[in-house]
This record gives sequence, structure tokens and C-alpha cells, in this order.
Amino acid sequence: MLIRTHTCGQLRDTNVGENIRLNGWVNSYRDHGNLIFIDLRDRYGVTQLVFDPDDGTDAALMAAADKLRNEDVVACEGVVRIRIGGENPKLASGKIEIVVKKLEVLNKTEPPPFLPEDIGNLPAEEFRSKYRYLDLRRPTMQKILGLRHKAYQATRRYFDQNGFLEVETPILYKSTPEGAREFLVPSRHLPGNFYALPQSPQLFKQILMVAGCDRYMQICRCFRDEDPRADRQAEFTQIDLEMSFVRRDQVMAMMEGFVRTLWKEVMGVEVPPLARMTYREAMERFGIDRPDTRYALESRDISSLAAKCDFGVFKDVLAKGQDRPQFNSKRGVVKAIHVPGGADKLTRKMTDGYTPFVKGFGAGGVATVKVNAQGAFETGIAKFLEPIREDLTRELNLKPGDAVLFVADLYAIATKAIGELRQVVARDLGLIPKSGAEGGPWNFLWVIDFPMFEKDKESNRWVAMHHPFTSPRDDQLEAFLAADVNDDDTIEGIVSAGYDIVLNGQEIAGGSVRIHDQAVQSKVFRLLGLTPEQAREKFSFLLEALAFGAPPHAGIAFGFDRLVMNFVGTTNIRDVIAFPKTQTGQDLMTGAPGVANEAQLRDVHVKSIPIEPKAEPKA
RNA sequence: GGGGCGGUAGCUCAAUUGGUUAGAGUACCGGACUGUCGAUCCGGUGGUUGCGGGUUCGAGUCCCGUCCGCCUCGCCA
Repeated sequence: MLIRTHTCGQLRDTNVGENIRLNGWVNSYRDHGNLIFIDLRDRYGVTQLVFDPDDGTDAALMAAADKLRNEDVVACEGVVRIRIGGENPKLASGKIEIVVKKLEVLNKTEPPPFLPEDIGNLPAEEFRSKYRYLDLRRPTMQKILGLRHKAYQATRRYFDQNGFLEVETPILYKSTPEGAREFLVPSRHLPGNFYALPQSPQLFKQILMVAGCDRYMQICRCFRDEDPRADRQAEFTQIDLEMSFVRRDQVMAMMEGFVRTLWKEVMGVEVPPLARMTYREAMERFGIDRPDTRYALESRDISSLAAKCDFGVFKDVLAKGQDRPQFNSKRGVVKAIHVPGGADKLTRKMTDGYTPFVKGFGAGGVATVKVNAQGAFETGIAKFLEPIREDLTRELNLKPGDAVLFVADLYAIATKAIGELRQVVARDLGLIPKSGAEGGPWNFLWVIDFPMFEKDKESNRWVAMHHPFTSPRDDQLEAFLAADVNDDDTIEGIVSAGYDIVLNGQEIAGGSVRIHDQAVQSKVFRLLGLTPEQAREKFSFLLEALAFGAPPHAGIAFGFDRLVMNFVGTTNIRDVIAFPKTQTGQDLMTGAPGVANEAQLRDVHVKSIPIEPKAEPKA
């Protein structure tokens, strides 16, 4: 075999005259009869080969070149020369070509089901997944693999330099039926027992802190058996981190340093210091805990103004109480979004769609007013708002031609609805900028001071907003330990020591200071409705560990796939995973999951129960 | 589990209101061609319209079911 001396992305006019060898795939062939061009491709680039009888190519070599087809794997030897036909500016190697003297076909290909080209329409994703090895040959996919690799290396380098220890934690793990549905793995030795694949190494990393690791990092696979989305896979990658003997701000500073280093090394972008926003402010202004601050359309609580008008819907909602604590779901509020220029830009078709849209989040509807050239309100509810028109105009700084959208409901519903509505309006009006990778802004943000607990709608029980090992904020510990577990207003107001990093409206990392004190941990479990027995059954090892000298510790986890998505500028998580799965969790290339045979099932003491056939529909 | 969109040649797509033998580009095969670079030109092969049933004189098109893919709500501590 003619082993390569260079890659296909390497040779330049400085190499002219050199005798070289290249290996690669045929990217395209252009056969002019007595002159044949082959573009040879590998991961590094494309180089043009030429077979030219005027330059000594004999008939046998011409015949061999004549048979070359796309994706054949070849080796060649030849001489670098300046292109006679002129430069191709599209190629890095476009000034030169290789006059081939020897050719070896290393592997003739079957006609491939599609060609790994970035030009034209890509084959359907389903098809690209089935022949993933062909899809991955595309330069775009090679570039993504390269960016992902760079991110891995920058991550390891940064945390190594900061004293973090990389530790692997088990994939075969104990089931902890809190949170996401788990993948189960049956045990052969213990009939009827199952491992679970970890949703995250949360408990192990805390145990590592108790074990004195001090600083831990891992780029780890996590598994959640929930339905995927464009930016979610059942199997995904986290950068998992934990630190001992730190307070919240030290962890945040360390992680902020990581973000800035990562963006610098992977994208060459200088990220300014990250702004901080409390959960409450995020909810008030944006109606969501991961605000996209790239556009305005902020929402305002106008409850006290609305109380002075004659609109029945507002009055009814506000009558449900306004004197509750800050996060209280039983508080009635009126929220408004000011849309500059909205009188014209918001079409009837758009606004007609907004009421059904917010109804999906439990809200009653959206009221709209438009400000005419004289500054008067128009549309159906204008006359009810007349008593507060001047105050509202001043408060929201309304100008002629603007519009205002109102949602009135209980705090939780109105906030959620207006937050979702804001995003739809932004999309409708084309206010969302292009991605950072395409030259748009990178808006990073810390969100802090989350509530510890929220009420589960179905069971009406408290659930941990982050996870049950998250500590109350330092100044809340006393109040938390003293709080009556039945005092909803107080419990709802307890603030945690959690923190998220939000990028352009997407959560890219989340973490918290952990509980290192058994009394606090026990109270959290009690609040979540776990008896001491249940808590011990599920988390005995953690509770024990906390009793045997657990240092104060805190950590965070980054969604690695999402980071790479941002570097690439894609909204499809499957683009950044080498071998992704479909929405039903199938790998179309390998055919996983597959049926297990009788013997395999017997080994692990499992019996497969077929789905019961559905009742015949009546004819 | 719910809602939406899609499935036609190896691939990307078209096919009028339900109406002739389901077309085009590309890939592939054959031929021509000495400077191309998404080469060009000429010719050719290639179809269970995802699958099953129904309506109809007639179904790629309409109806029912089903499978698969994508988007989305629920879900994702």
C-alpha cells in the first residue's frame, strides 16, 4: 500500500515539485476522456489529482482512473504542480494538483445510497441516521466532531489546571425513583433485582466530596427515559462538577471562568462577566426562569393599576388576593407586555391566535389594546381601561402606534402564560436574532435564588425545584429549620442556594450548594413527604455519609451537547451526537433496541409481556 | 399518552377536481470529450406511491387502521 506522506488538506504551492503520496476517498471525478480529474477527500480537506497522458500517464493508468467512482478508497503517488487550468479559490489546496504516477484502489465501493456532500438538499434525517458513517464523512459533520473534541479538551484542561480530579462513577447504579423515568438493567445474580442507569452522578459526586476528593469533574453519560425533543436525547452528556469547602460565589466564579475559557478556546469569543438575575426578577420581567435577554418585550405586573379600572376580568382575578408572599401561586395578578409599534405589526391573525395559545397554559385569554395616533386606546376593552389610561401610558411609556397585551390570572398561570406569549410575539415580529455561531449575540446570565420547593399540580405535594439535596441559601437556613411544614406561604418563600447558567434563553448549566447537614436533609425529606424509613431506604448511603464528616460542598453540571449545539449553531441535538437515537429511542444504524432471546431472558429472570391488543373499533 | 406535519425511482422532489403508460434532477450503466472543479453532451436501466383494509367504473390523490421519521404539549427531581 502506498502509505500517505501528507493529508488531503495539507499540500500548498510551497510543495510544488515534491513527490508525495495521498490516501482518501474519491470526492468527485471529472472525466474528459484523455484527461481525468479526481478530487480526493479525507478529514483534513480535498486535493485534486490529475491523470494526464501529456505528463507521462500511461494507458493502463488512464484505464484505472477511468473506473474510479465516488467514495472509492484510493492511494496514489505523484508530483505536486501548479494547476495548469487555473486556481480553484474554493479549495485550500486550490493552487496545486497532483500529477498521479501510481494508483492503488484500496477498496472499491458499492454505489453508496447517498453521497456525503454538503451541497444541495440533504437526504432525510432518517436516512442519514441509518447510514451514519456516510453522513459523518460530510465536511460539516467532520467539523462538528472537531468542535466537540475541542470542547472536551478545553474542559479537561481548564479543570485540570484548577485542581479538579477526574473520577468515573458507575453506569450500573441503584434506582432512585425520584425525578425522571429510568432505564432498568436486570441482575443475573439477584433475581427480580434491577440496576438503573444514572440520570446523573449526583449522589456519587457528593459522596466523593465526603471521600475527600475536594474537587471532582467528569464528562459523563446520563440517561433519562423520557420523550426526547429537538434539544434532548434519552442518552446525553454532562460535564459534572463538585467542589468542597466553598461558598456559592466561589463555585460560580470557577464556573464562570470555565465558560469564558471555553468560549475563548473553542470560538475565539471573549465573554464578558456574567450578569446575575434572581429567579423572581426573571419571572417578573420575562415570565420564565431562563430568560432570553436578546430582545425586550418584557412583562410588567400592573396589578395595582388594574385594580383601579372597571374591567371585570381584572377585578375578579385580583379579588383572589394580592397580599400573598412573592412566589405564591394563589396570588391574583395582571401582567402586561408592551409591544412598541404593535398597533400595526401585530396583525389580527396573530392576536386572534394568542388567546387559544395561552389557554393551553390554563390562562383565560389575552386582552389587547392598541394606541392610536391621538394616544387613545382602541379595541374592545378600551372603554374599561379608560380610568387608568393616563397612568398606564406613563407607567409603560406608551407611544402612539404601540400595543399592549394583557394576561390576568393566578400568579403561576399568568406568569407562565405571559412568558410563553412573549416568545411567540418575538417570533411573530422577527425579534429573535441569529445564533451566536452565526454572528449573533451571546447573552449569558446567572439565574439565582430559586425557590426551594414548588407544589406539584397533580398530587398537591411539595417537590424540590432543583433536587432534594439542594441547600437553602445561607441566610434562609434558620427560617427553614424553624418553618412549620404545613405553612405553605412560608415554605413557598424559602430560597435555595441554586444557580443556573442561561445562554440566549436556554439553560446550559444548573447546580447548587448541597446540604451537608443531616438535620437539614431530614427536614427536606420530611417536607417532600418521605418518612424517615423511606428516606433511609432510598438514600441511606448518602445520609450515612453526611453523618461521617461531610464537608460543605457545592457543584454544577453543564449540558455538554447543548454547549456544542451553540458552537455549531444548530437547534438539533442529533447533529452534535455521533450516533444519535430517534424519538422512540431507536438507533437506526445498529437497530437497537433488539429482541432478547429466551435464554438471555431466562438468565436475567425476566419475562416479556406483550402489549394487549387494542379493542376493535366499532365498524 | 395528546396534537401537528411528512413517507412517491438508491437519493432530492413533482404529479391539476379522483382520470392516459406516475415525471424531473441526481446517482448508477454505456458512449463522446485534453483543463475541469456541483465538468459538459448523447443514450439507457431504475417504481409493491411505507404497510393493511375500504369507497369508486377508476385511488399516489378520498376514508379507516397501522408502522416509521420529525416538530410539539404532557414528561424531563
